[in-house]
Amino acid sequence: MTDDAAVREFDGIRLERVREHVWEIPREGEMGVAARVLASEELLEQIGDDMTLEQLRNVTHLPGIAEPAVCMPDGHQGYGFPVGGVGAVDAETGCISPGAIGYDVNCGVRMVRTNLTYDDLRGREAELVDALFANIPSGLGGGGIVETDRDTVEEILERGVDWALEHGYAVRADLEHCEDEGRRPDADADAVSEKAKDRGRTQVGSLGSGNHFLEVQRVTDVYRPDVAEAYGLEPDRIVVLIHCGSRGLGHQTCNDYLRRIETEHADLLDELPDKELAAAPAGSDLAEDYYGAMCAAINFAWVNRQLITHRTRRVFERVFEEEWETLGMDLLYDVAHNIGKKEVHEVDVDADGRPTTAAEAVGRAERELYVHRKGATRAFPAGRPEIPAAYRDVGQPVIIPGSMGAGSYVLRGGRNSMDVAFGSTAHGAGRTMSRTQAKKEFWGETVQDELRDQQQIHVKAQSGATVAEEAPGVYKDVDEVVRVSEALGIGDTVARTFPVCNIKG
DNA sequence: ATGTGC
Repeated sequence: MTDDAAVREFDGIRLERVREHVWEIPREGEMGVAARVLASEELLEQIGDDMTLEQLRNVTHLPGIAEPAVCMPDGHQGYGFPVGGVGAVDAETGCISPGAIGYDVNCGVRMVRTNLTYDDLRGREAELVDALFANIPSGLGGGGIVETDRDTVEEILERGVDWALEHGYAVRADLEHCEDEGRRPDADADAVSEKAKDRGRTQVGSLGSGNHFLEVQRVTDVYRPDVAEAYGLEPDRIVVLIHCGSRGLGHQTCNDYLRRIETEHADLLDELPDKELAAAPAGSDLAEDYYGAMCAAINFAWVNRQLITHRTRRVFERVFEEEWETLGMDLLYDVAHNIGKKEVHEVDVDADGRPTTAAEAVGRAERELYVHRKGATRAFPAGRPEIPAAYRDVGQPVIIPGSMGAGSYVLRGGRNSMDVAFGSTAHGAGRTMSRTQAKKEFWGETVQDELRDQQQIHVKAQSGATVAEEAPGVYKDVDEVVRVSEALGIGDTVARTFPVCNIKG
């Protein structure tokens, strides 16, 4: 029997079909382990179109990597490491790589629910989008909801959303509905450069630019009513999605450590197939410093999204003339999709108890790993202690934003996520063309007019160029990405939303 | 993503 669909090749990289939606680059040559792509045939064609597969293969060269390196269905090429990649690396004998987490540390999404229905909002979209745009800082450069000093930035870096709670920008329930309760205890503000802190000083509570946005949406579909009920979602309900990260502070931190790693660990760099994968060996001072600084930037991003939430509640109070508590504007969940974290996972191990390939393993054991998720979302299944108590029986909420002309999804962590993808699923639609190409194909104002006239979506942006760069047409089909997640059982669809108002840089 | 380069 021959099966033509069993093998695919892109630029000399061969993938074998393991089962539906699972493609493997078998270990060969210098690869430490095998790599896997989680995709339908259609999405695999898109993934094979740029450098993603080569980058994924390179990831398997990282010392201490556990099997397999994973590429999500929305994967595309990134700086050294695919956006949509998961690399789990032994935290004792392996390494940590800033490029495998991304420049925008703790880029992520949070969803705020409301008691409003679409009818409550119809006819007032322009008023709401103007009020949001006027009150929530966006675009490149400085200007945040609070302008603060160096010492306060340090407190934010160390304490995360706990700082926001103390200063009246959060309620306790906000912390409880955030990944890690909005605070990474491993944060080390001393490991963040003065330059990074200075950039952060004027950016606490700001959206930024690029694909970052705040979007008012309506729930259009509910697929798992029991889970949706636990999450407080019903058809026709209005929700708010906030997508942003750690701004210049996270970017500066990533850059600082990439430069230090290149000079202080040139030996490891020489062994890697791509300079952009630069990594600090586990246990080195630099690995510890980077982990502490990266965790601090994670906290900064959570405070950033919290302050935007606070201001959003104020705007809704003014527009709808009710208290935000009465409007039911509770945080549903906040989840990162660019993050590196020490987590314990069961992996194949050799006689010394270190991660190895399935073929060479003498057994399986729990190991502490640096799980690098870059454009990938934690998706822990029901029962895990890391999940907020209110959701523990149904699974962790996963939020997957689509483009501004398409739906977004709420999923819940699937029962297979731990076995298939180190407790992860996809993070979005994924680009299909460069920003430069997008600006040739689209004109911002035309995109805005069409969205408003054809789909009743009201978009307001600082820059027309940004709207062109983020036009719906430059993104993959988010429905297809989510379908693969569902089919693999790594993230199960709970509800779908559709845009009403969108503000962006 | 990003005071839109190293």
